[in-house]
Amino acid sequence: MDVRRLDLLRELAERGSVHAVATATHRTPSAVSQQIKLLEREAGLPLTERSGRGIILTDAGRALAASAIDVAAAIARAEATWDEYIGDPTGHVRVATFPTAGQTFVPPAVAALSRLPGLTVELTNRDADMTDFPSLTADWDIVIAYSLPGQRSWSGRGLRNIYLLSEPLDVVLPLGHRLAGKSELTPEDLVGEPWIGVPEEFAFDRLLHELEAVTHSEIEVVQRISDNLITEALVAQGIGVAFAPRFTASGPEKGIVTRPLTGVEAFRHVLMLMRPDKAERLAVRTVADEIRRQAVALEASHTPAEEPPLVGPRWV
Amino acid sequence: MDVRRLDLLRELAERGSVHAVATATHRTPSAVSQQIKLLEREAGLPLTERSGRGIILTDAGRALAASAIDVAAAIARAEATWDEYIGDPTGHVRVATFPTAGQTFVPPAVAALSRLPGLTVELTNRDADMTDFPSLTADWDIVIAYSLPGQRSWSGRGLRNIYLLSEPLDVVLPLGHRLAGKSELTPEDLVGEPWIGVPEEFAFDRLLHELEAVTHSEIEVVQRISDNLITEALVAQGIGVAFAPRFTASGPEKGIVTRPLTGVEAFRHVLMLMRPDKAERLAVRTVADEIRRQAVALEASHTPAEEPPLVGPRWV
DNA sequence: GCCCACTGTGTAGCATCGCTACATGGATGT
DNA sequence: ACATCCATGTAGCGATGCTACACAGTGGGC
Repeated sequence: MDVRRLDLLRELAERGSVHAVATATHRTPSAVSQQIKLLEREAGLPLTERSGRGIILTDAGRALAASAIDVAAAIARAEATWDEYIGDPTGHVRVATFPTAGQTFVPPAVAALSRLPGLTVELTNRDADMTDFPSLTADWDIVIAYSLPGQRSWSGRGLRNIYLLSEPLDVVLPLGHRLAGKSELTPEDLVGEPWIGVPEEFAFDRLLHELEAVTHSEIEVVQRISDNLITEALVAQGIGVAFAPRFTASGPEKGIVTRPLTGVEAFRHVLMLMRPDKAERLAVRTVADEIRRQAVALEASHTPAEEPPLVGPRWV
Repeated sequence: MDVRRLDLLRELAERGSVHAVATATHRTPSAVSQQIKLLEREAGLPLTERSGRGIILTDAGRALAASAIDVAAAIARAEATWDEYIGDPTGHVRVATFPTAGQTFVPPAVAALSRLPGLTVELTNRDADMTDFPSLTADWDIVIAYSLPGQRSWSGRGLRNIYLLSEPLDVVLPLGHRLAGKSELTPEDLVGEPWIGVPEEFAFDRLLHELEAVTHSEIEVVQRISDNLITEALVAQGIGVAFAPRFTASGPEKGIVTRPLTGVEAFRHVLMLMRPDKAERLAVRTVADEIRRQAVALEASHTPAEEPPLVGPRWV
């Protein structure tokens, strides 16, 4: 069975249509269809079946696509070994990030990497809701994602994921707020306050539900905003309080203060998601290592000095 | 880098000449040479250099060939997964064996496997000296090899090896010999006896050297014979004593008796050697599993009943 | 129910690839 | 000096992977 046809089958499993695979691999749908037909002949079993306007994989097709992942990873690993041998981590690496990472540890990583000749990093920013991160790995070599405690950690779908850091989510208050004098808040402190929330499909929303559960009271969400700066501006105007990631929240210069919250697990994990074969590319590993180094440094700079920086990945 | 060209480079690393690779892969030397040239262009470094009438691999060539092994193994693993999925272990498996294995556990394995439609086993017999076993793996999917204690166990050269059994090497005496009344012998018992030995490059020869070291006396080797049956015939005529593998030695009907020897490590390990990628093929695994099953059964039938048969491979 | 859009597939044709046949050159053995 | 062996380059050919295009089936909108 031809390795390139196996790759096309794997893309078909991931992307769902011949048309999408053709676009992603710079071919025409006819070429993809012919190659899948050839693979079916080599395999001796149907790998796809018609379904509405499109096709879906049969059980056999999914099984074969699953085994093709290891092949692709082994080839990438061999190429990475070769690139290491010749001392050449060149290549183009595409990184998708969300705002906090995009404002904090990613820029210094990109700056450091720009000194390596031949290695280029292409960034895009996303503020996807939780279900989108894994899908981004089809087109992005590294996807910087986050998850909240109690959520599944994207370990399914055969993706490699590498823990980066944990970032607390603080409560943002306007200057002069009655709670601004406290050094940290409890859920009971917040009963009765109006909230600037997030769209319901965002993960932060469940934190508000946890507050409701802990305090046995209902929270009033007066606005639902996805942009952090708009949220901060609304809080500064006294329209409500909000959650904000600790590492990027603004300060008194913007009319707000932030306070840590006890009593609920108000933090998120930040991690990188990658397809296993892409993870093996030397260029991708080089970028991932630098991103992790900068994330460890960022987390260290926000914690007591006696706490040693993290070393090595924590697989989740 | 094209997987098929990587395979050719790996064969070149193993077989040493373009001509040999061409023969083994059913191509002309010109085709192999052209494909290696293309691979050099893809890699961006010379992979070979002229050496006399032939070529040798550069350091870069060897490094790339080494990393190609994992690719080949991953592809074979994926194909094996697929063959398992469709319930089809068919294929042609070539097995090289030496006489003891060829007379004992291999025939029942081949008999059992002959019931599987589509799976064929081709045997050859070898009585190679010790340095030849690994080279056989280029052309034979499974090589049944042996090694004596204190020797390296073929774990180099990136080959998969699977322990089968340990076979004692007994002393063969003519009927009526003065030592035939003893149930087991010590090295001291054998001082002064003439020996039917083996060619010096055979591993058994070092057992005689161990006897000399233990007894502080010199052994007289009156004949050097590689064929066990000739050796037994000579012993029966009283020309000397000899070592013989326990599981195939003849008995009193041929004019000889065998006795175990204490005081030296008179046994050999029997194992299977395979190239890692060939080891992953489902057909090869099926044959290897059956051979191992029969070897375990053989060893069990020659040991006290209370000792349970071995389960699972012991990687050496 | 009809029309349009979307998706997948089959066919013809073409550029590229992988190979063989053959010629050539260099090294080694006699 | 000549024969043999091995590797490589070139010309040519069959096979391969692809595109352009036509066609068919399905689903959505009106």
